[in-house]
Formats: sequence, structure tokens, C-alpha cells
Amino acid sequence: MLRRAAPSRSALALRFAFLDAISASSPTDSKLMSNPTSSGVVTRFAPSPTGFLHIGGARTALFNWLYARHTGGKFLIRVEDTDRERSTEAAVAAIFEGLNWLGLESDAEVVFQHTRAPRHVEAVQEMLAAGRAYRCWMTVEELEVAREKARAEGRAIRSPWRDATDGDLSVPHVIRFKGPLDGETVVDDMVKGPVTFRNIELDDLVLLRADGAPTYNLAVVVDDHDMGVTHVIRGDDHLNNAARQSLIYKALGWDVPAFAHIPLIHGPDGAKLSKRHGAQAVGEFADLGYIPEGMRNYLARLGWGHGDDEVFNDEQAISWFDVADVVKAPARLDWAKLNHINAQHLRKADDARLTELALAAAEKRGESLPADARERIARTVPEVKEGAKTILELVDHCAFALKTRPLALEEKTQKQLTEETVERLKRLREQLASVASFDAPTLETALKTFAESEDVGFGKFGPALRGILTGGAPAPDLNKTMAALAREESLGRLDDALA
RNA sequence: GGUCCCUUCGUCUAUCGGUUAGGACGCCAGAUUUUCAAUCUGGAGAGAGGGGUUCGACUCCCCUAGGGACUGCCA
Repeated sequence: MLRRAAPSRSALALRFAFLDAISASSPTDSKLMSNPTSSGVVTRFAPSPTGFLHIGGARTALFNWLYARHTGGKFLIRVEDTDRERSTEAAVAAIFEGLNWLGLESDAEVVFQHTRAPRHVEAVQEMLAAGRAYRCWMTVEELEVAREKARAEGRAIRSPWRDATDGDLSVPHVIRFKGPLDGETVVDDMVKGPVTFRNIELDDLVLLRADGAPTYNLAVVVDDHDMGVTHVIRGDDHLNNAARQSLIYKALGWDVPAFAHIPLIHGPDGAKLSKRHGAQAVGEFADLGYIPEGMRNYLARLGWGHGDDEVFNDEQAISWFDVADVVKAPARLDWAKLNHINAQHLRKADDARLTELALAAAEKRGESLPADARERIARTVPEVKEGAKTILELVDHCAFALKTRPLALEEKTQKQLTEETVERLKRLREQLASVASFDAPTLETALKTFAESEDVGFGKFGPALRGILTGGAPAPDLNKTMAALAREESLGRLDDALA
């Protein structure tokens, strides 16, 4: 089901006349139309490739993705690279790397906006022919003066060429939209509610630059229409643009899509997110050890909620998400809560996967690792993952198992190794050597049995044992620590210290 | 300057005219204890201010204050 326009008779006539004129040579909107979806909903994420994928952009993408999944619709991606000067290949790559890491992939081929320039120009020709656009020869200097004057008078800027009938076509000029001077435009926003703008306040924005290149405000409208986008979910910095864009839709005789302007994400201090707040790029969050599902959960909870639900999976998020429930106010990034949410997902994650992530993180850190690091981490991860908030913490928690014999003992441990304790630990060593299976539950029993047989509490040998096994590194319960080390390494470390 | 948006514990949020204003993170205290965490229990902690409307406002309206966006031949 496509969102076809329900244009007025005159607009329709103009449109068809124009399409006949350009006929087969120009790209038409039909080839971009996505296939019908069961719900008819089509959302999109339209990043501008001038930098990395910002955390705020990631959340915008997530909301679009969630809404499309929730409604059984489609999620599309379009790269807004009409500004050829500022768009870079590296940025495109970085954005997709971030999107892929988060698991947000387009349901159709990605559209690069700059390739659609002919179609954008086509739409402008149409508006020009219909008297809904005009050529403007204002110079940069004239514009500056006019802008200052308009600002001082507290009104929108108007070009003197708006009603001109002549002009030298051989001289470079822009083409502006000819907006209505009276009446008002209402953006019925799904998040903010109806927002009314008086048309007189809306300036005539440039559609085509002097070099003939389309501008953002023109390109979004044409592409969203051609791609069959039904719901435009984006940052609320575009709310003002929505009114101008609505006018363009109407001038073209097209249906205006539903708009949902979501508030931006701010830094912990409430100011716009910037470098001094730490990470901004999703790639940085990945490097800090956050995992995609944790990130998705946290991001979904920023500016949206479903009752008291805090920790949830994708399936739940998809079934619960609705744009109507998005919060109106901007949210602040809270690292502590991100850590907590991520920790919840980390403990549910598959051990083999965590092992690989931890190994990669350790290698990336440039740590010198034993040859059997993977095996050591694999044994340790199940015992320590409940205490880790990030992959980086997980690596820290594995550190004790990655040490190689003989371990350097802390001074504290050496002091604890009195003759009595050494003898006791030697007896313990013999007990441990004979346990049937070197797993945590069995070892726990063995330790308890040993303490009882010695008629002492753990305090009499636990700290020293720990020191010997870990060299002072943080580690889980002694039974788990030994299980992670396995029999040979555990006994070996004991022998090194008790010799 | 103009237009527009926003405002519940420190933070994220619930509430959609009637609640002791709920939950989560964080924080504090206690429990546990063989380190660091984790875990468990308890606690402190909020409707920006002022007017209305109403029998009754966090909830609806207005004003003020504060924050933000836009005001580009950037997106």
C-alpha cells in the first residue's frame, strides 16, 4: 500500500504534464517505492555523513527501527549527503559500522541522497512551473543585510525577487520556495501534539543552490515521499523545519507524512552532548565494553518508558514500543544506569560470545597474554560475569586467571603464611588434589569440609589461600576461583607458594 | 531580537482530575563475607514559581522564570 498523493486537480494536471516532458530519461519515484508492508508503516533513519554516528542519532535510528518492527512495517536508511563538501566516505563507513554494531539494518537498499539530484531538480521544475517557487538573484552581501534587517524587525526574511518577473538566467541564482504569506501551518506531531506556525513567519527557503545542487529541505521531502515514508521520526531540532517541509509537500500535491519529533539527548549536566561528556560515538561505547543489547535497552529507556519495566529484551521492546509514548523532554545520559542495564544483559549473554569479546578487548588493550588465554578466559567468564558491568570489567575480573606461574605474592599474603598456615594449606592441598571433580560446587563442599575438619573458620586460611591463588588480583569466591583456574593451575600455584 | 519546543526525587521514568505521587539507577545504613564486586533488607529523596478553572489539580488554561531548537546557497 503506497502513500499516493491525493492532489488537487490542478496540481495533478501540472504533475502529469511535467512527467510527460521528462519522460523516461529521468528517474521516477516509482523505482524507489518500497514494497507494501502489512501495516503500511515505513520509517527511516537519515544521517548526514559529516562525522561518526552520534549516540543521539543512534537512538533516533533505534526508535525508527522499533516502530517499524512494532507495526510490522519497514525501516529504511538514507544517507543525506547532498552537501558534497562536507560528506566523507569515512563518515559513511563509521555510521554504518555503528548501525551494524547496534543491529539496526535497513530493510531495503540504502539510498544515497546525492544520487537523486535529478529527481530533486525535477520536483523544483514542477514547483517553478506551478508558481510555487521562484528564482532569486540576491547576492551573499545583500542577503546578509536583509537578514540583519529582518532580524532587527523580528520577522522572517523575504527576497525582493519573490514577485519579480524578469532576471538574467545566465547569471547564477538560487531557486526558492514561494511560501504562503497568510494562513497557518499545523504540524500534528505524534510526540509534541499539534504545533501551529503562522506562515508569515516561515521564510522562503532555498530549494536549489546557485550551482544547481538541491538543499536538504527539498531533498528530504522528495525522498521521503518517493521512498514511501509514512512516519518521519527524527530529532526535535527539526520541528521548525517540519512546517516548511509540510508546505513543500502540499505545493507538490503530496500527502504529508506523520511527524514525530523526539527530544535530543543531553550530557549528564543537561547541556547538549559534547566531547567533554566523554563518549559520543557509538563506536566509543563499544570500545568501553558495552554490548549492543545493553545499549539498545538503555537507549530505548531514554525518552521512552513502558510502566515499571527497566530491563527488557528486543522482543519486549518491539511489542511495547509506541511513538505516542515517547517523552517530550530531553533526557540526560546517565553512565551509572547504562552500566547497570548493560550488566544485566552481560550476565544473560552467552559465555562463548563473552569469551571472544573479552579476549578481543584484552588484546586490544595490548596486554601480554598467555598462549592459552582463550581457554583460561573461557573457564573464568562463567564464574565472574555476574559481577561485571562491561566487557572491560569482565577482562579485569579475568586478570587473576591470566597470570602465569610463579605468581608474585603480595607482602600481605607473605605475612599471612605463618608456619601454622603453611602446614594447614598443605593439608588442604592434599584434600583438593583428591576431589572427584574440580568444579565450583564440589570445591565449595571440599572447603567447608576442610574447615570443619580443622575446626577453624575460613578466616584462618581463606585470605592466605586467596593471596596465593590470585596474587592479589580481585577474584570471585575461592571455590569459583579455583574452578576457573582448574586443578593443575590451582595446585601449581599452591605448590609454588608452599614449597 | 523573532518563532517554536520543554519543565515530577540528583538521574531515567510512572501517573493520563480524586494515589500515603509508584518503580529503576545512584546515594546512605544494615545483612552476607575469603579480596573486589555481586546479592538481600531498610532509608533519605520530586510535581520550577504565581495566578486561574474545578467539589477536587502533578494532571486543564494563563503568566513568569529557567533550559533547548530554529532563524544558512549545513543537515
